[in-house]
Amino acid sequence: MIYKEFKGLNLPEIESEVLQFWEREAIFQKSIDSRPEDNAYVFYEGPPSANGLPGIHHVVGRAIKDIFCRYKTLQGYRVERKGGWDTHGLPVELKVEQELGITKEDIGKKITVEEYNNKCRETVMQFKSEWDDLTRIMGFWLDLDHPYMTFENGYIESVWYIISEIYKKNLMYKGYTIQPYSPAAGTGLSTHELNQPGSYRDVTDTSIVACFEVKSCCINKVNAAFKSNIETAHFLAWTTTPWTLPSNTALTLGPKIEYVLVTSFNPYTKSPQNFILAKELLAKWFKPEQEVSSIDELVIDEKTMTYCIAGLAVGSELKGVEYNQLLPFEVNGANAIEGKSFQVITGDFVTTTDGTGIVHTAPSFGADDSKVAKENGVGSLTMVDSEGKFIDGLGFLSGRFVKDYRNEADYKSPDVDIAIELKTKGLAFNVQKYVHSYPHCWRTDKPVIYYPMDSWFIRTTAVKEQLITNNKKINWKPESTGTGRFGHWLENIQDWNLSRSRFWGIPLPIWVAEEGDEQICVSGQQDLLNHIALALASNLLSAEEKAENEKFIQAFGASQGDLHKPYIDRVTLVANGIKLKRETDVIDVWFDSGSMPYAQWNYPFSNQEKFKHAYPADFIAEGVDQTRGWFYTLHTISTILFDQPAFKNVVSNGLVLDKNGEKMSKRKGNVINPMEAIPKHGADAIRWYIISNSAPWENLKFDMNGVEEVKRKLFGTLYNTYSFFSLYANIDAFQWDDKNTIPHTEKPELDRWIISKLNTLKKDVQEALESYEPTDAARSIDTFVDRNLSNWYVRLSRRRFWKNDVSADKKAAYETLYECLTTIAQLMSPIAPFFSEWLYQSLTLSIRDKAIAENSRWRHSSIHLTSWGSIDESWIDENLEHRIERAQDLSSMILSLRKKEQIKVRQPLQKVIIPILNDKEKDLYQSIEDIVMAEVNVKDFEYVDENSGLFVKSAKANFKLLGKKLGKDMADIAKIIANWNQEQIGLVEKQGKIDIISEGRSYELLLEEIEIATSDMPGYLVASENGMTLALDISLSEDLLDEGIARELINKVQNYRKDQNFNVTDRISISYASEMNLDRVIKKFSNFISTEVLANEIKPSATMAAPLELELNELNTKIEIYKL
RNA sequence: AGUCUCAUAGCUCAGUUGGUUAGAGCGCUACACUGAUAAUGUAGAGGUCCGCAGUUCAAAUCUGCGUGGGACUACCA
Repeated sequence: MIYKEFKGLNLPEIESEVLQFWEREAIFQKSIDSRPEDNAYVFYEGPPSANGLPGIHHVVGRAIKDIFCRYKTLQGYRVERKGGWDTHGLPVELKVEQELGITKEDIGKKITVEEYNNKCRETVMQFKSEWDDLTRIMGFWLDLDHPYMTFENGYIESVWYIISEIYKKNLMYKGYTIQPYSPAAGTGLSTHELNQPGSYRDVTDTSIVACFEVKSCCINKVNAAFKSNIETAHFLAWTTTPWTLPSNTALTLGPKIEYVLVTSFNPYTKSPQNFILAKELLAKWFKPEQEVSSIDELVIDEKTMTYCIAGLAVGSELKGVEYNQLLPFEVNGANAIEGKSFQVITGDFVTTTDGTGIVHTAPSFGADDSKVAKENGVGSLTMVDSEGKFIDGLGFLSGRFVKDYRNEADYKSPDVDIAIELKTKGLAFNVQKYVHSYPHCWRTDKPVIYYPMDSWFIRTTAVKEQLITNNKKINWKPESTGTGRFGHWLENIQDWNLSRSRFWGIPLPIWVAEEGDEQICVSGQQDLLNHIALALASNLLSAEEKAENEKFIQAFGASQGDLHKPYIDRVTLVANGIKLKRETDVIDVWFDSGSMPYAQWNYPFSNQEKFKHAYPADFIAEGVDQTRGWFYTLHTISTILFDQPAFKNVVSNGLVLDKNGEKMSKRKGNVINPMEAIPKHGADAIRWYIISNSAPWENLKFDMNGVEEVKRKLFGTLYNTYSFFSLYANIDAFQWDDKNTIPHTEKPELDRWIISKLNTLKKDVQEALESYEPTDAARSIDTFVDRNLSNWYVRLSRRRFWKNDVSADKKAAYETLYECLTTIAQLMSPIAPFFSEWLYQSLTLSIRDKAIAENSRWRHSSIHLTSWGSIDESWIDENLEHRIERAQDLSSMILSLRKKEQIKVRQPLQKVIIPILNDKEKDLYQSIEDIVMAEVNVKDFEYVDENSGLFVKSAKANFKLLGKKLGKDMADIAKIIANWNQEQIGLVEKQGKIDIISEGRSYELLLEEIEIATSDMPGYLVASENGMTLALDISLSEDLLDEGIARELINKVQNYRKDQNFNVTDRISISYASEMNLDRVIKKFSNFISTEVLANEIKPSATMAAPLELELNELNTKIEIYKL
């Protein structure tokens, strides 16, 4: 047997065999080695973190990566795919904290940093083997044996090198700023971390409108501004973060905003008060219908609280007014503040869209607050510590967490107590629950606060223009992610906060003097050791410092060095005679992954040559959530270092949802585990489904039914086609012989047609993949396999394979089908690497040795080692494709008529009558009549022209052409044309033009502006579609009926052969019970029947042992069949 | 709250520069075909192309407003 025959399609089984084959033969490695080094297609693997299990969405991203890497390999590029692991950062640290049951404060106390980091190092690779398994079974080719690890010294020193380069460019600075800070995680966050999807969430907070009482010494100033005469006044300021009120040091007013002085009552204490707030927001807090014109009319009871306006002023007039501190405690008095305090300042950022138009200002907890306070010389109070709790000396607030950072069972928000306190003191005007969206830490899920911190920044704002310019060089898929989401982000770029006050990360390579400006930024491992040697030589170090430095060097001497904390912190350096200590922070983990183009090769310390061929990347692909993550850090670092993009093409894929469009979550139980789904359904079916269902950047509604459909429709059909081929090719011992093939031009038209379609398909697939549109590629293949190959070419060619002789026609059929199957295998191989390999092997394994000897196209041991080659345009015949399309349409119309009349296809019909308008149409129909006749079992095509008077024409305006010419009269004239009778249509055809008048305007219409088609043949059974019309002659002569019976008989015999499991080539003998009608049929068609069913004889018999009772149309008979 | 994006059959999706019967596959119903048979064909049912307004001779397609989903942006106190 030349071609293996199979019992059924079992994708998972095929896949595990192919996997073994790949591994045994090292096909992946060969696919790289066989391509020249100087023809690289560079791919970067975005490193996953192995401290969690992979999900189905990882399969999506990785399928996309794999497709283009495989495709480019086929095109002859060398595509190295180094795997990598992201090992540092908050996710790992928090997991370890959780496992050990400790908090950040315990690190260095209950557990040493050394032990802690060791634990992190273990934990981070916890699920590595699961990840490797997934990579393997989904068929993602990635070098898992030599991955880059971000925690290795070689990686770290490359990152140091990058930082030192940035440092040298004077793009790094240390700043004391208000930053997003996660008390739960104990670290500051960068803006791009804050911008991770899901960070902003709706929360319900206690909002307070607090009353800040004007100091009595300033009441005159207020009266002057408002031209009023009152004795006390309160500024109303709204806040959604009452916990910042003890840290209030100022109130900010808009300098140009109009404010009103309102006389009314405190709603809680009911005592009279005068309030100041923005005029525009008056109606938000006071009901306009309760306004009265004079103080005398003021009343307050359960339902009403009237008010009157005592004056108007603009913000700038109130600047400098001092007020009594709202919540004074022992530690937050004016003496604790450096600078001015408790007075009104003005700022342009104040708006009147919300609140009261007066901003409570706590400079420590807001970026705007801090800025405006600094400008006005106002000092700050930081009444909350780094764990997120109030410091001591704040009375009832002391020691309490501002938010529930510890998941305490009986946690009570201090916001509520502050509200109660203010209410009782008559300092609250309004207290209510308020729903707003608020940023949360991406890892702890706890609310972020803004907090003053010391941090190292990269001055990305300084390279904004380069970032934007370089972004325009990148091909984004989809484009809107690049221009929109990423582009807008770059337009509003902030400096990148690198510092993280954590432990498990790449240490900042910066040493600073305790006093003074001396600094060293270390640029690598050797550079560090050199600096240490210099320090040791300086004689400035204490004995202890000296010992630590020596210990550090010794560890590296013994190849046991570690650049992590805590060891690195024990190193003391010296510059210009001054001792330097390391900045204790570690680096934002996103910087790690953004450094991978360089650090994966330990550039520049090794692999300088290699790096030249490995940067920048031609292609990367990750989830859209990486836009401001990995995509951003890659881009930024690359732009700063080399002023060019780190990647040329990027595909960002969307989210994976469940089949109802809901997010997958463990809680809902709608999570699909790839490690279960792949062995069950097959990686290829899942990959194909993912790619063909919707464009990668659309959200994918993952439905297993869709996977099953793909399995049946594409893989099932292809499998059947292969089974068909192998069945007959084995019988005829067909083998492809490169040196002896039927020339293309000598093949039958049907063969040339499918070859043309095949090359068109290849062209389409190539174009789709070149433009990073894998979905179009997959869909093109789907259509070809189903509609063209299986349901047209194979169906119409079947008889050619059944013939007994070995003719040129049969050979052409084999060669054509072989060509189609092998080409399909290659075209689909990037998307379905397993099945395509199976198909290729099944078809070519038997001729491999010969092919190797002859160096022919089938010599490659794997489909993934073959060469894509160029497309032979000369094999694409658009005219032929068009004609066959018409034939398909015609067949479908005739079959539909048969259906309508309940006439089986087995029953031959005499003729199809086709009206034709011109010779061109006739030529077209004649060229396809044979195919159509065979397909629909009709004996003849008859053409009738208009002189026959048999058919009716219809006319329709060509809207595209006439629209511009006719304008408003278009609709009117279209109606006139549609109503033309046969004579009018004939007249137009004869004259080639016609004059028409509409609404008094006359137009000359040309023949080509009117579409004339045949539409009906009165008295006939007619179908009409796409301007084609045909009539079917359904009258049945005796000959036709007899042939129908003969075909019916053939069908029954064939079914019997099959039921009895006869071999396709077995010869038989048929006996039948003689009867007049049957005798006639058999006499007429015995040759035909014999050939069809491989009968040596068909004879009448009076005695039958076990006859088969048959009903052939109207005819009842008995037959007997023997295998010879 | 603002910006972007999407909305077409029960489901998943096509739908060219605006052009006159809005398509495919799945699912459902019925009937066929079958030396590929756990495949296939034909037909039927199924549409307010999210709504409203506008531009235009002509709108699923262009514009505006609105509704709904998604993503993004935002310390707006």
